[in-house]
Amino acid sequence: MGKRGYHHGNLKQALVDAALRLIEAKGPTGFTLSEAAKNAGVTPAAVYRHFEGREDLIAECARQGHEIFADLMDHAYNGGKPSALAAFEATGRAYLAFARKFPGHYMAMFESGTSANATPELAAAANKSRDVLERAAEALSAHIPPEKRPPPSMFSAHIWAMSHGVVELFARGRPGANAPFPPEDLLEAGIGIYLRGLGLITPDT
Amino acid sequence: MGKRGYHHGNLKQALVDAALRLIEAKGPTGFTLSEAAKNAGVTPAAVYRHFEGREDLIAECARQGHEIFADLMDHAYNGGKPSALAAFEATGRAYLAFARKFPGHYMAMFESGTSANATPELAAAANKSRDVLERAAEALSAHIPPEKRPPPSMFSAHIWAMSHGVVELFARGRPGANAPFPPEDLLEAGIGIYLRGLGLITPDT
DNA sequence: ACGGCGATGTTATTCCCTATTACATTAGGG
DNA sequence: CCCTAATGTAATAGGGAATAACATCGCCGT
Repeated sequence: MGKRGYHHGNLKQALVDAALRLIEAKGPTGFTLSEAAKNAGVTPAAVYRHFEGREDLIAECARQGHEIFADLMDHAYNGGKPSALAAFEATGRAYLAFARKFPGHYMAMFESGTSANATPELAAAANKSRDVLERAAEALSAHIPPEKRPPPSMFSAHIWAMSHGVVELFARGRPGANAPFPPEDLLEAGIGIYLRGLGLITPDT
Repeated sequence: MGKRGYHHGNLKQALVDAALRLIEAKGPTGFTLSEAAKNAGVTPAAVYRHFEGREDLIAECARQGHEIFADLMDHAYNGGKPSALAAFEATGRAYLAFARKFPGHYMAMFESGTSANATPELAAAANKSRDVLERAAEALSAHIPPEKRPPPSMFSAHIWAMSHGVVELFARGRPGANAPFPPEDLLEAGIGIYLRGLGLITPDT
């Protein structure tokens, strides 16, 4: 299934896949275009037939990540079934599951240092995944007592921020030492407390 | 006040300062050791008399950032005066203020791709700043109704995660487009909702 | 004073990465 | 069947990281 001759046949995606493996293994900074090309079995110059350069290759990785991301979150949301709250919490868990299952994509999306506006395609994909979360927040928003209801976009921003913060700080080896709690538990508890603050969870416990 | 001759006099800190300016201007990936050396008025090789290499220079920038960070947060906490809650909220605001006022340091600390364990000194400084936040959480923890009181380290982790998430996603140009809200407002509202979920803020509004 | 030693900075070099240009090969449509 | 556009290669320029050998200077003891 390697290259059958002079032409590779599907080099563009092969380069993306190689880049994702390298990013996952050595971080977005350690990743080099040359090594990705070598892993795909071509010379570095061949990359420029499919991408404008290193940044553009990373941007494509990020774009594909956003597509997967949006799909996963949308599937987890499941149209708001069985309840707006349950669907929302499933969406939150899907966030972390994505970061765990697609670390290369996640790093390309959020840790590569490339702007989300690097390419129009990337910007569109990023908007898509943001909208999924925002729609989920909007649906849940109807259940919030009006006097403590923030705008849905702020609501979803809070959830996204906490999710991203948990991933960055505690789902890798970033701060002082290691995570004091499993990131999944940390995030679930945090979102639970936040939702209680919105009056969405009754103080039953 | 430049170098007075063959010897610079204070090259190590001059290199750190140059690196911080460059990181702020072009991001941690765009930063190069050579350019920092040039900005400091020396040749690239001189850097290796003071740092083991590029990574080590960034680590020192991050370390100094953590020192400033811990001091700022500790000052904002102000020993828990006038109240545990007010002091805690001031600490949260100090987080964002630090990110705004010392972007180069913040990027070196959290966006450079270097591990917090790159050097022992960096790890120690990172622990220091983490402990400040954790102590503030611990003091506030006493005011939380016991049945909904999480461990203080989880409590502080939530606040840190949301703060960091807001900085990364909304205090720069990262996701879809631009921030829908001023990051300060976004974070303050988010922390407010979270603290309400903990029963620390009465539902007066 | 002064001689030497350790610290600090430079020059020269090697290796690798990005990016560009000119050239080679191949697939597929008229 | 060939001709052209797409795709890959070779060669090269430019720059950064890192190292080694060399140069200069501050400082110490005497």
